[in-house]
Amino acid sequence: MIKLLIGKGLEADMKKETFSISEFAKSTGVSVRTLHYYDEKNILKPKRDEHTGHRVYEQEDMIQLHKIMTMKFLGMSLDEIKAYMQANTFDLSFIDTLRLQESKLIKDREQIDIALDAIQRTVYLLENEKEVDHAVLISLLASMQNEKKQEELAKGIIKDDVMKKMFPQTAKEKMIFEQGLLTFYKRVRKHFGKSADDPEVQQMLDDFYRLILEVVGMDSLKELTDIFSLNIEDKENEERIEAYIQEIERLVPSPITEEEEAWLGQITTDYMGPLWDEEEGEN
Amino acid sequence: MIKLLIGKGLEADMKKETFSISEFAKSTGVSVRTLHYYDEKNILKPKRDEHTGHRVYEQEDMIQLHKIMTMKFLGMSLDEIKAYMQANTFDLSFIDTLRLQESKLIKDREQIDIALDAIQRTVYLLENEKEVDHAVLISLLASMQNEKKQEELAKGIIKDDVMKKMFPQTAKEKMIFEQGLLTFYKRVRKHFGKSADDPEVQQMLDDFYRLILEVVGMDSLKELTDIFSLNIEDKENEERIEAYIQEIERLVPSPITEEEEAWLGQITTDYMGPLWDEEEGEN
DNA sequence: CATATCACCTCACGTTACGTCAGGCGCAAG
DNA sequence: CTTGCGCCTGACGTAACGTGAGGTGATATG
Repeated sequence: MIKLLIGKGLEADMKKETFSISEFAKSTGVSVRTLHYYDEKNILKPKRDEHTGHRVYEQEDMIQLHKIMTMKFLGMSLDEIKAYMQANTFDLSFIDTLRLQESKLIKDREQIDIALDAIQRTVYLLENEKEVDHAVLISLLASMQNEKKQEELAKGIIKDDVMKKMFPQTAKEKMIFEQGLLTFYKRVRKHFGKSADDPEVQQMLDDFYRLILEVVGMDSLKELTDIFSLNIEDKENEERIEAYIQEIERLVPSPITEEEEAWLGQITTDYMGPLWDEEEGEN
Repeated sequence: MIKLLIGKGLEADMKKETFSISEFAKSTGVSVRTLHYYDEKNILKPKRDEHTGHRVYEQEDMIQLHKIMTMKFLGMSLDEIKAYMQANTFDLSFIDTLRLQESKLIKDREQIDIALDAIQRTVYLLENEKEVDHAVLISLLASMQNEKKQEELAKGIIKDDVMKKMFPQTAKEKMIFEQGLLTFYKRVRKHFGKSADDPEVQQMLDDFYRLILEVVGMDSLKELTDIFSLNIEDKENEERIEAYIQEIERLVPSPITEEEEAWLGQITTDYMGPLWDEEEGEN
């Protein structure tokens, strides 16, 4: 910007007109190899010294190289750049190219944002836990990786108002939930095989139940269990739910073994079942 | 998330334990070639059918693949992933890896943001101008590309309060300024060679002067000209300014030829010079 | 004058994470 | 018997250079 205010033309110090490749490289900041490469690929072909065969760069090449660097900065490939290097003005088609670049970059940025979020949440968990099982962490990360996809899938089978309560919304909620899940899985590993009478097992289930309630809320939980309870009255709906579960399983691997899952299902019905039946009875 | 609430272990439908490569590919969403590649690189080596030599994937491989996909999603290379695939728990060193990834991603995102901003401003300019000279646009883009670097360089030689006024701050200011520069350069091209007496030339300079004032402000402009006017009293300072100009020239190529620059300098002194002298005389 | 160094040249392979053929095998159906 | 399917291995292509290896003309030094 400033430069424009100066009018350095006054000095008129006609600088050295030509550069050797290393001088040119230094003054432009690109590597010698890159200049070789651009020459080889017919993107920037400087004159040659007839006798020595050395490349001789001039001011004009400087301008060309600036073009190249600029278009690279916009995210274009050298092939695209080569195509645009011919013409001397940018016209409307260049706008389209820019627009295309724009949407590409926006997509990239979204991916990066998701990954960053996942990383930050993971770092937080690791800092508190010191050591975490592979499977559990992978499961969580996979879950973060496609939170959006999961929500969209869920939209197909769950009503909007329930949806809003179903997924942890704030960053804090998410962290609490994930933290809770981690400790829960640890305890699953630890107590696996014990009976539903065991107090530690009961404590584990209580804590887990409370965690879910904390995030989801009682009424939403009711609705959820209604949806997923196998009251098979609606064939079509059941198929949709089945497909949904399949897809989620593909996206998010289970952090525990099938045996552990089975055991968990067993003790849950053993322990919680009576409670739920009681509540049902109240209606 | 939901899946955890279901306890599908109840169904206990021990699914098919093994997959052919194409089944495995379909159910995980990765390509067959990728699976071949991971095998070849010892990242995921499934069992083989003794007789046919076909790869036989199991549930365990599904878990492994999920690990791989997750770590890839975090931006790690397959080499890094291979290293982490050995251990079965993530420990503190993994936090470091994540932190490193994090800063890498943040850098990437910053680059993207800068490029996006430049693209959007360029699209705006192109939409209004329909056709723009290569050199001018490149110059503008190069300028956008390292706005931050330019500001930092300027900090070395210009006082903070002037700084704040020197660079266009808001998006709107930037757009006005860039738009004005574009038309200014067009007119430079058009009128190149004419004398300072020419009314069109004078109009051009007036408009340009007004544009600068609009963005920079009168008092700051005074200070700027003071800094850059060749009142050589301070050797050291002069060298700093010289180095600054050099660096800016390296970063931002001039959008006009040296002849045009020289002409511009000439008519500026011819036309503006007297005016400035008058003002000086007032002090 | 011989030689060491320098800057340059070309040629060519390595990198990442696969995509894309090409040629060949065993197995089932028509 | 042939056709086709699904699988196998091997090998080359991709983007944008990085990194040597080996050779040449010009200059600096002993």
